[in-house]
Amino acid sequence: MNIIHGLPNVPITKETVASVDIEIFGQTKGKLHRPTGEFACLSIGIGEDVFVIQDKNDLVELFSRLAPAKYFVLHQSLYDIRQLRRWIKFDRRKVWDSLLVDKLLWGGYFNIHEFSLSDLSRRYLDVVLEKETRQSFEGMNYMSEDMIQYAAKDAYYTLRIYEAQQREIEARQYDMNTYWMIDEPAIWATLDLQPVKVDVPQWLSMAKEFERRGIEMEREMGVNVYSHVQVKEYVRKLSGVKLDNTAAETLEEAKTKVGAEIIDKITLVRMLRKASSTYGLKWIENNVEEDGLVYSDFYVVGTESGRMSSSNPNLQQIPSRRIPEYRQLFISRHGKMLIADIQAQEPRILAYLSGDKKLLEAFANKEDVHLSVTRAIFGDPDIQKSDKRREIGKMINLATSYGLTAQGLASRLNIPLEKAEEFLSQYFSRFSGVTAYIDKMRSVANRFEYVETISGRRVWVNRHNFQAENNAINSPIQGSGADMLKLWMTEFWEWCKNENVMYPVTMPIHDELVMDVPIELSAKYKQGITDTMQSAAHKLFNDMPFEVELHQGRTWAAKKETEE
DNA sequence: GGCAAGCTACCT
DNA sequence: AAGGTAGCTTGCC
Repeated sequence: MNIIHGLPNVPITKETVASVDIEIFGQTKGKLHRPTGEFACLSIGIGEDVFVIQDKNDLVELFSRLAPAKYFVLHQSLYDIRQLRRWIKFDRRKVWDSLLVDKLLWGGYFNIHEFSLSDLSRRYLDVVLEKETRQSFEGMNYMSEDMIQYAAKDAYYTLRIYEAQQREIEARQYDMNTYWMIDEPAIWATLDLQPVKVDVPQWLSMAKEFERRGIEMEREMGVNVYSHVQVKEYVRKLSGVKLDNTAAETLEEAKTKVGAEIIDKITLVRMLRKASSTYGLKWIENNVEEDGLVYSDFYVVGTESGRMSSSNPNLQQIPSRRIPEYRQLFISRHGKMLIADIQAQEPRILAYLSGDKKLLEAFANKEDVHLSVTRAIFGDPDIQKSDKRREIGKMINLATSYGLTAQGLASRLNIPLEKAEEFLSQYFSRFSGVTAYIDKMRSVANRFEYVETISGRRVWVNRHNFQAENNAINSPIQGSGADMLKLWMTEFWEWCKNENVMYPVTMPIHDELVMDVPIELSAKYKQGITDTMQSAAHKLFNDMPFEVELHQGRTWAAKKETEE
């Protein structure tokens, strides 16, 4: 490694691959999505050279010199690009994000949290990157010789990791379609996600009320409902029933023996505590910036199947079903919240991947697939949408992609095992294509140790893991859904650029895009979001029909409102 | 007191 | 029963 101070003085051609790594003084921990701190240096690795730039005024000249390069290699590029955008215009260019590439190569093989630069250095290069020097950037305002060494090393090893990944791709014959079609473009759409606004005063008063009720009830009961030790003791004392654990499901099952009143009370107080601890004052303090805006960290590849994830705060887990109140406090700042979700996305993907004739037919006829499955199971074509039995069909549709068993179904539907077995045998005889798909995925995983999503993302399946069979069935479905959402998001981002309108997406949530749009542009956005979903669906699933469901209203809860 | 594991709860 | 993130309690050093 040759460390050279200042701008690169080597020729940059369209074959050049340059690694880029930024270092920042005093970056606030846990807020990596909000670029703060002072510019420390930028290291650029080219071949064996590492150029270290300590003057941010050189950045414009630097990137103009680097412009012809083939790839910019960055590890977790979202971070560096967000920082760079504080000082220079940094538009879309070809980024080789060694973090995203590695998750593509090794999704399901390594723990999803073990893809840091030091993890990759250890795995590919047998090099241990020391952490101490990096931490020293926090309290510093000048570059010591050690720190320059450290910064240069990061860029140097990032480039070596790129080379190692190239060798891996070659040796294992990876098709990089997923990366260039899905993940890399999604970087740019993710960078431009908008903050979402919450109603802070209302939130605080609501959380306070939840807290008050929770404390009052807990005091009355004389038990800490978050302590499984105390809850077990409490239940035993009042009813004599000994519980193995105190999970909601277990409590629900024990209801007849213990008594509904006792169980309901525990469940309610737990909900109140959840509402006030996870989503109370601290949530606001930790996550809300001025004007009530929330900036979450969204990760382009957050799961082994390729789904995105969100943290600080996790906007993909804001209560919806049991505590709907919080979504009402995610409010529009431009006019209207517009929520677009893909109807029955995973069942459609299952239909496509399995080629099951009956399922495909149901979708082609625009049937309600949960109802169709219900009718098939009960052998009764007259069952209507309002019929309670539809829940069973819905459950089976969902469970199919998770690798359902009769036991699982019986416990979730609270029905006898024989009944569940009967439903499943009806289902599998009627939808024989699905049966064949399940068998095929199990044998593919067993033979190759990986399965693939529709775009070609490989998801490794460990034969020795007890979940192996279910992963084999689920990963292609869940992962193809993720492919589709990211492609949709990116196509919509491009559409907005072409139409010269603001990119209004605030939250990508697995099968749903939540937008905050000006009222006068609402119709235009609706058209754009629908068209781009159709385009993304067509690119991945040919003529398989998909449909967007649109909701709009003052708040994120518009999904549950009837407002037009 | 600090840290990791266990448990529970929230989402699609 | 698939994939996540987060907070509190418990157990151990």
